[in-house]
Amino acid sequence: MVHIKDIAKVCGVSSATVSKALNNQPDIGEATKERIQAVAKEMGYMSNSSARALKTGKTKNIGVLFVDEQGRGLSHDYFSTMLEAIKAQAAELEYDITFICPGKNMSYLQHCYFRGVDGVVIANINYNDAQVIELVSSDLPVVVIDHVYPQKTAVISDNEMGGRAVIQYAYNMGHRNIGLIHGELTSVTQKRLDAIWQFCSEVGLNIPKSNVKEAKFHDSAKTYFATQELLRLPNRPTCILFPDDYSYIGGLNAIHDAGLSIPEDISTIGYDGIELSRIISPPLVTYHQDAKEMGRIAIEKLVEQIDSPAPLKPEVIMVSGSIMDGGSVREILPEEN
Amino acid sequence: MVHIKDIAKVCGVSSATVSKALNNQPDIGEATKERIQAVAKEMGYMSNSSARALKTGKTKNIGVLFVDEQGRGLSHDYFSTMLEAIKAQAAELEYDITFICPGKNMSYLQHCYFRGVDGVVIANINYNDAQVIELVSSDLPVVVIDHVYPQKTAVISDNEMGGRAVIQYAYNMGHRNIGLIHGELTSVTQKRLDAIWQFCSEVGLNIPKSNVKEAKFHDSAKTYFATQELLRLPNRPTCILFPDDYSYIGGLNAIHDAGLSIPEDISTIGYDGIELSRIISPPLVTYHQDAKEMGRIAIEKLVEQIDSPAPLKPEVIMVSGSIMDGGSVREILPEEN
DNA sequence: ATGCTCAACTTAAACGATTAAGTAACGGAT
DNA sequence: ATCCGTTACTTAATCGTTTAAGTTGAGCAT
Repeated sequence: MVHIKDIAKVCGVSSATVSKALNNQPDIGEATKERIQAVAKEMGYMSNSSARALKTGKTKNIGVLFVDEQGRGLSHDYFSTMLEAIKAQAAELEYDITFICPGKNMSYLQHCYFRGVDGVVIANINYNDAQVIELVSSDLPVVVIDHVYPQKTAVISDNEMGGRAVIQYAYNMGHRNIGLIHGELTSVTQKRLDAIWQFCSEVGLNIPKSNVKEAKFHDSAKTYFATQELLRLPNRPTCILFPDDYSYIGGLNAIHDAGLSIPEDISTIGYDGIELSRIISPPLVTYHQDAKEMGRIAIEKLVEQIDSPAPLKPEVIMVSGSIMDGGSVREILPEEN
Repeated sequence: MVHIKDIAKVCGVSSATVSKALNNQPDIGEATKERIQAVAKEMGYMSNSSARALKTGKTKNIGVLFVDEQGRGLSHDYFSTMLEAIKAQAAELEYDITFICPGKNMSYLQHCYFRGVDGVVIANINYNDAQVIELVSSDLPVVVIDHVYPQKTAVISDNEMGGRAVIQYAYNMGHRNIGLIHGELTSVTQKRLDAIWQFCSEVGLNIPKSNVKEAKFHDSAKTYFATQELLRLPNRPTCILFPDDYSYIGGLNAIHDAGLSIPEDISTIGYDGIELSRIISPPLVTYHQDAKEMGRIAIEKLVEQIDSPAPLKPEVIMVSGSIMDGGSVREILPEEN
């Protein structure tokens, strides 16, 4: 391994000069700088992040707190896409990422201190967990995804827009008898539902209670049964809104098992816009949450905080998505209703 | 932030004593040790990994080289499952992981040196890439997944077993006219095909060339077309083997579009055993690759190498999978053939 | 010639831990 | 009483960088 000292020896200067030259400090002569940089490259020099971190107090490392409650956070497309984007944007800004995980005898915050991460991105977690609260209450720069803590910057998917978008799509396609299967009653679900009821009241659309079923995000079995119940209604909905694209597969199965076709007999709308929704047949009309953009922004904002000498004022950034079209919704003509 | 010095001051001992007490060194009195440990806990002490790494030369950090050629490595279930397992086992052994990624002006190896990772796990990558070769040729402990480099420990999914398992399943269910769609001709594909031909010659099964189509892993569109071609054959296969469960969705679409049912009209078999294969209808018969176990073993073996004073002799570890049953294959009675 | 400024370096301390080598005190053997 | 071996510490160096403060010599004005 080659160190600054080795370069200094070769170049006949002090290590301080080498360090400054490599960091492009202004008080080194242009000629010396170039010579040193050339020799460093030639010798294959790479700085030692531990030594640098020790001295500067900056690790160029970002902690990522991503806890998959069911142990499969990464296999959920929404989160894996976000993680990819986080990774990519961090790399772009020359940061590495470190997963903050439940250590044997370390809290999340202690793990952060141990590794000396410059900041943390928090997502997909139990936001009421004591350890998470401890972390959020610390002096570490933090950006939270899909949850708003007071005085902390948050990047959130616009669930109001999403809720409105899906119901509006169905409505605009002429559907007036709409079924609704939603996820467990988290704040996310609540936001989507609020927007849906809001839209209904605006246009005078009535969704009877019997048309609304609770299922669970990412759980196709639960959605299968909820769909079955909707299909058995005396006045069967012409269109069903699903909790998310993945659980929709359960709905799809229920519909096929009932001998019905999409969109001829019944229309369907998903949520998330994961890749799977593109390859199934027919492609699903769905609200695409821009997880990629959310991840990118989260890192961008976090690094802004890290780089800022004075604490920045927290922001809440809504990331809007958009409807992805597909063949799963049939237009209902006025005379059909 | 509290440091060893602070604890030393409070306990009235030197920092050396504190360090040794916390690291449970033998030359510290039992009483002192306990007192120091208590005070450290009380004060919320956490060691500084940079300082420790600088002195000891060990970072307790493992590099993970996981390059998604299409920018979606993490959304592929096989790899995201593996990554989860890598993360979990690393945490178990008190390591953190760092993604090694294509840096702006760093090779993979330089990235490793910069972060001082104690070892590297390599997976899902172009194994002929010059930078990967450079990394593998270095003195860093390395474990490679799904590829064998000379003199390096490898953890590989048993593709021969997998290939044999799927064809054997079809054969045992009475199928004699089998269609085969395989992925691009990588060494992985080659292994599976070899095992399939081997089985065929053993039992005297003939798969005509026209029954074999090349598609692409994880590409449902390519598989859609390949399936269509097989369905149009004058002597249509009674069972089709697919490259992987995900691309199978394309095959499923092609079969449905042709107005056929699974398994009544045609049987299907996948590969991978991803969660999706469980929730589609009918559940797919598939060969489950134990990605979780592979990830676990990779870290286990890597840490063995890291901990060993002398270089360990490289191993090649085959991880076997197993058939997951499903409803996608119909039994063909002898009189039907 | 003197003093001053400035550029271009060097010196040396520091970051927070670990650890080899040194030391003091004590108990037991002789 | 002396010596030896332990035990339980302390001292001080060190890991590889960074950086504040110091130094040197050149160039220039007076």
